[in-house]
Amino acid sequence: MEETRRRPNARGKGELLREEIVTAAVGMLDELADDEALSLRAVARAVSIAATSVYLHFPDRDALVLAAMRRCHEELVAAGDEAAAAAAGPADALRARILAQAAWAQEHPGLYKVLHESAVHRRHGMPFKEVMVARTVEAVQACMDAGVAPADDATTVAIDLRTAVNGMLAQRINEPDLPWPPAAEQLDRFLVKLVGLRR
Amino acid sequence: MEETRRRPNARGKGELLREEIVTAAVGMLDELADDEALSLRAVARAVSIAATSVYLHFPDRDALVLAAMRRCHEELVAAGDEAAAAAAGPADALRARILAQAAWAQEHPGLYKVLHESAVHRRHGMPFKEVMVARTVEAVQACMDAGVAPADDATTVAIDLRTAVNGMLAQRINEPDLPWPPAAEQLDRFLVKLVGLRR
DNA sequence: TGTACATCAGTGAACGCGCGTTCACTGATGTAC
DNA sequence: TGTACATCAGTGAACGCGCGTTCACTGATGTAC
Repeated sequence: MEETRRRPNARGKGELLREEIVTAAVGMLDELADDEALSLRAVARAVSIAATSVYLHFPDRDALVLAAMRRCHEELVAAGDEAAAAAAGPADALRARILAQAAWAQEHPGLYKVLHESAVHRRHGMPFKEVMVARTVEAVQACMDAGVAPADDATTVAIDLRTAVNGMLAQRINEPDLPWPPAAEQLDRFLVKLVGLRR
Repeated sequence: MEETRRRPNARGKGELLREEIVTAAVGMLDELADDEALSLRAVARAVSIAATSVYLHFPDRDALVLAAMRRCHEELVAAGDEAAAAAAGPADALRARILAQAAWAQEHPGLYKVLHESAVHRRHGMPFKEVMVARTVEAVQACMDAGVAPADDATTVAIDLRTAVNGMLAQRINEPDLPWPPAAEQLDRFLVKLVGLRR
């Protein structure tokens, strides 16, 4: 047990603590899989600071949770972007993007739940999540433009695809005991049947 | 505010209170949309009994939540069965069953969330939910047997369908602000594209 | 160079609250003799 | 028919706990004069 008083960060470096707090909150949210279960005091204990110090950086508990979710969303988008950039052609890019998201979700099931199912989301919304939706629509549109998917309304197709993929990821997390087929195979069926990709 | 002591149920009718408690819990869970947020004391207040009286019927809080979920599951299965029974032919029966579940989910979004996403589920599992899964597999198999859907592994197809449908219902609840297409249309696309029904 | 002072980063005690659960109890009703 | 007693349905006080948030404070460091 640390009992020493924290050595304050240097002047102008107060933001370092903010990042430490967010990092701790992200880790705990992944384990808890429920934003309501995260207590500000528990986060403070994890970082070895006084509970009140959290208020130096966040106006209240919800703001802390939202900051953690914002970071998760950025990671998720970045993982998708990287995977897509490394792919050869738009069909592969779409598939790679979604597989990257699926891998992230399977590594961080608790965070995925908080990001998509949490009560904080209900109370405040998470407008920053629009970026991820937009990326999927663009990727589907690119497939249609390149002729590897039949021309259609890209937004509708993207929504159907995201719906199925989200269902696939969420259900694997929420019902781990059902006999799930391999994620990549299920995704490929969705890409063929819902988007019309040929593979 | 009721301040009078509750008039005890007649001898042998203690179970009546149990049903009242479950009913209150179901109603509150629908509003809370989160099993962790339901407090045993709040349920007791809603029924106008002492908090301790809940222990006459349930060993602990989790048992109460599970009893509430069991009742919801029964309702959901019954709604599907009734709709299917009124349908003409297996394709219509499958569609009607799922539309009935979708209607139930849209009427009781909070309960749907607790049923599928809750922490209680994580802690104890809800084995009674197998019934609903089995019903979907049977309905898909019936379509294949009647030749209205191409023969395939009914379990795999049913899992894909449930995945997509669950994603559709969950996302509508969790992201109400996205521009969702009408549920019946989206479902019909899934039935055509994933199960192979012709309509 | 010295010193008063502002600023920054962080603390500790205290608040009032609702929670799950335990315990010993109450009071009406049915039953054995 | 009367009465002692068991049983059933439900109560009320108390426990210890962790929570979010507030408030006035501390102590080091940089800056103006």
